[in-house]
Amino acid sequence: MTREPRGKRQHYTVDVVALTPRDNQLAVLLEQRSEGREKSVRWVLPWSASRNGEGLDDLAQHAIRRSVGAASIWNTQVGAFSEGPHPGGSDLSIVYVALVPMGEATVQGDEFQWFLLSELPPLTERQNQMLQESVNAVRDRLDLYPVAFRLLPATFTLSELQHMYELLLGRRLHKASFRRALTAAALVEPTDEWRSEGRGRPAQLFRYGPRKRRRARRGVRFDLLG
Amino acid sequence: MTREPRGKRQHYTVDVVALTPRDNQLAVLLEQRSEGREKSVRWVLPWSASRNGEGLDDLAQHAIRRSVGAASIWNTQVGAFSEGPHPGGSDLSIVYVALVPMGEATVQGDEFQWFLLSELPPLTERQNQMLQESVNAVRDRLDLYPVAFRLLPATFTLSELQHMYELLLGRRLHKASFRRALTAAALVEPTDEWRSEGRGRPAQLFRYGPRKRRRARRGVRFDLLG
DNA sequence: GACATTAGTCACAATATGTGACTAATATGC
DNA sequence: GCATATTAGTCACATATTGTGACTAATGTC
Repeated sequence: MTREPRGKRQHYTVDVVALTPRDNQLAVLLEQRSEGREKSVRWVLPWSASRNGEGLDDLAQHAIRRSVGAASIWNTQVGAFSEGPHPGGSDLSIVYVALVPMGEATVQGDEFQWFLLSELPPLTERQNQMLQESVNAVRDRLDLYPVAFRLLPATFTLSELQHMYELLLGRRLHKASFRRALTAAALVEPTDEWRSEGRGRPAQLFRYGPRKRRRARRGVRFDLLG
Repeated sequence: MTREPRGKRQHYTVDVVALTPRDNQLAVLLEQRSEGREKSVRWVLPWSASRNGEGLDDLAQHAIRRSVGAASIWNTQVGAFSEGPHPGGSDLSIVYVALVPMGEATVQGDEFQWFLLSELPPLTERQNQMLQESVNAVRDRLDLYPVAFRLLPATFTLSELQHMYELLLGRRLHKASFRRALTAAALVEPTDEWRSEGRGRPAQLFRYGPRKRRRARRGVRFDLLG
């Protein structure tokens, strides 16, 4: 449907890196495309070719809806990539990363499939770069944008939230510290629901609800500089 | 020189937002271009039109060398912008922000001029957006990339460094806290030079020299979430 | 009912940050 | 020379934040 006629030269494409948590790590959505005349199949990042007069955000929306299926998926631009070949032959890829909540990671047909980042099929150099930079972007923006909340369902337990942060940060967090910082920022509000997950004490469900945005004005952090 | 023939349709351009400190704020480099047949002149962000087989970073380098004059200017991609018209008629602008050290803000000819951000000439909507996002990007990445150091000469006093941070953050910092954090991170190394700037005690000159990169592993910060 | 398991909280220690006051070294004015 | 202004640099202490283990709570399993 978004496939362009072979003869027309493409200017650029909007490529989407859709991520979702799975098996305690991240998974990315890939699409199977036939190369040439059924010569071979390969997995590629879903993309939308540039069309006249359509903005980048709209093109990203198209690609997300076509591949993930859902409409209200949080996404943001990562950047533009020109190095290496693109499977669709585009000179330039504008990359958007989309965060698909846990449990909503459906598949829009046999040609789409989620792959754990640790079990990727071979990709072209540009695709690998785009994927890598998208994951980096998500991790770098972790405490600037609510990315962890976009990877969780609407309601979640605090343990689930902590596990998500641990997944994204790649390190363990201490329960008491985590919760103290969380309540200090007034970022989540409790619901009156509880979830009993097998054994152990039931956990209260929370939802993401930024109350007051009182941006902290602390000193400069030099310790993060690369 | 980088001007494209009128008949040829441009795919995309690489637009450069060159910033330098001036008068205790930031200034951006603009270029004066004649519209059509001398109909009018307008100030625009310098750009390079896409050429066959040239990567984005190379195009950014061209634009920087052509406008700022220096070659080793730190720069990074900000993103892609498609909304609103571009003075060169490009569908898509890939924006790079370049940081020009204080004192090296030369001009490459009469058509180039530095403008304080508070005294900008009228720009198109897309250009305003690109400029705004570039400044935001610089400020957001302040404690992830050494942007303050790229806006200073190779050697500088600690007071100058603090003033640069204050300029970028838009708020005052306490001297003792600032220096304590700085030495704790071992980010600068003293030279054996001192600068006597009129009255007052002479200040020791330092250079940026990241010794050990021991990334701090502190708790999660929820207080910055938007 | 003993035990394992997960949720949630607490108190204290360790560390980091905010702050004013201090000393040091220069220029200026008299 | 000498008092004073000005900027650099440091210190000590108060306050705030974070790290941590141990605690209580609520459930399921045996």
